[in-house]
Amino acid sequence: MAIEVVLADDHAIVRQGLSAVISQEQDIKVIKEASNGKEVVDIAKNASVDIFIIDITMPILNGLEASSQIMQINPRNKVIILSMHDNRAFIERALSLGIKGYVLKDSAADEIIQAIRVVYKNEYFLSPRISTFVIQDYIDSRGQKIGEKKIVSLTGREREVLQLIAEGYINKEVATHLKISLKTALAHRNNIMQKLGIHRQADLIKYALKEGITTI
Amino acid sequence: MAIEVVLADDHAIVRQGLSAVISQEQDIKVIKEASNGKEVVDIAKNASVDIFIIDITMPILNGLEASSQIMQINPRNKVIILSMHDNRAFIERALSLGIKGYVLKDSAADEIIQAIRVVYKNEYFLSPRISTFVIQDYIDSRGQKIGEKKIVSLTGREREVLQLIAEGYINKEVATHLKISLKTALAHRNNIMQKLGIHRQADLIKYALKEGITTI
DNA sequence: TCTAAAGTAGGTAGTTATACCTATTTACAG
DNA sequence: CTGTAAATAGGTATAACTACCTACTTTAGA
Repeated sequence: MAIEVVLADDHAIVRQGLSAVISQEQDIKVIKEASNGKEVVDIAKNASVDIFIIDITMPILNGLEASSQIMQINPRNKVIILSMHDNRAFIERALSLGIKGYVLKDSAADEIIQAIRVVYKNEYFLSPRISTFVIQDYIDSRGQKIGEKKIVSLTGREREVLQLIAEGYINKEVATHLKISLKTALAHRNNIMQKLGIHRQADLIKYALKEGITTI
Repeated sequence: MAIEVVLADDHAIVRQGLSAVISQEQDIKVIKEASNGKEVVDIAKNASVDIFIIDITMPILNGLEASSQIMQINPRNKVIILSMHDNRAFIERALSLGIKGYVLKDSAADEIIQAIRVVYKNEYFLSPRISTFVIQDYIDSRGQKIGEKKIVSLTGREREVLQLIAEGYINKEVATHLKISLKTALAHRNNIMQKLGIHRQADLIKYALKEGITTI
């Protein structure tokens, strides 16, 4: 019986293209498609699916949050993340959620096919560029290096603040929105910047977009 | 003989997916692919191509600039723009370049097939959402409305400045980069913001990203 | 239960951005 | 040839951001 996959991507053309590529394989079948995070979570609740292929950047509920909920529904659910970017922080988050597949959009289409087959067997598949630095981090953490690996993890509140900033709110508005003082909003902002090694608003916004914390 | 098309998109998976969709049609053939604007311009210089399908958001040379150069090489070249956003300003620019096809990525895959066939016959194909407001604008411009239609068109220099801002340069650096005074850089920035009705850096950056003026 | 992390909030300085002005030179279209 | 748009550049004032401080309270984990 074929491996039954669900595709989630907000762009219909991308989704159908991917579907066309996958359909060329006899052992894989696209049984459902979703155009946002909420839809794919609903599918996870109501259908039996072998593998979820989820794009990071989606409206309403981004790919990461959707994956998180899907893993909560059943930790044995298998998810492959499709992403435009090879950002360390995001990969860590995905892996810590128990996601086993992470494929970059700029890799060849047959990588996604490979990923489906590998993840189906409950093994990891990461695009080469990703696995390279996951392995590198592993090596570094084993070694005697005391060097401060800037492994970034924002707190929940920090992510909330960052999202508002990236959506165009100024600090004053962030504070109002979260019902905290301006000084607190600034403190969060400064902590975020320090953690990320970012010094400019522009980079902050781009980071948030890259991470799928917010969408354009 | 089949319609020979070239695909330009920086994401290989998207490109191959699209290629798979197109390949299902007997009368259309993907003869070449490009992963950035420069590559597709090079193809335009050296090969005979019926239709160029170009994604807006691409590194090195964005889809719009690439299209502009392709139209300069031969004004009879046929280009279809693939875009994530239905932004008025960008569509105007595309149309004024002589581009006859504009397809949104969130539309169905067969729209691109339709677009190829229609544009091949030297007619216009715009995704419905696009054509709606192109027509609306036409109607408005015919009517007696004196209302200030905020039809936005940035000048070349303004686009340069905006790109640098969106890439994370502060005004001082923009000035250095373009070898102009800080005051001039500021003047351009203010003009851009006024034209776009934007008052915050965050929105400026998001605008640039949306328009494909720069990439994340 | 104790402690570390997270969340809260304030102070102070210096830098950068925003929003108005005005004005000159260059290039191009009517 | 002549006006208009574009590109250049300066002035001034206010708002927002960045980068340091310190310090208290709450929360969750060892």
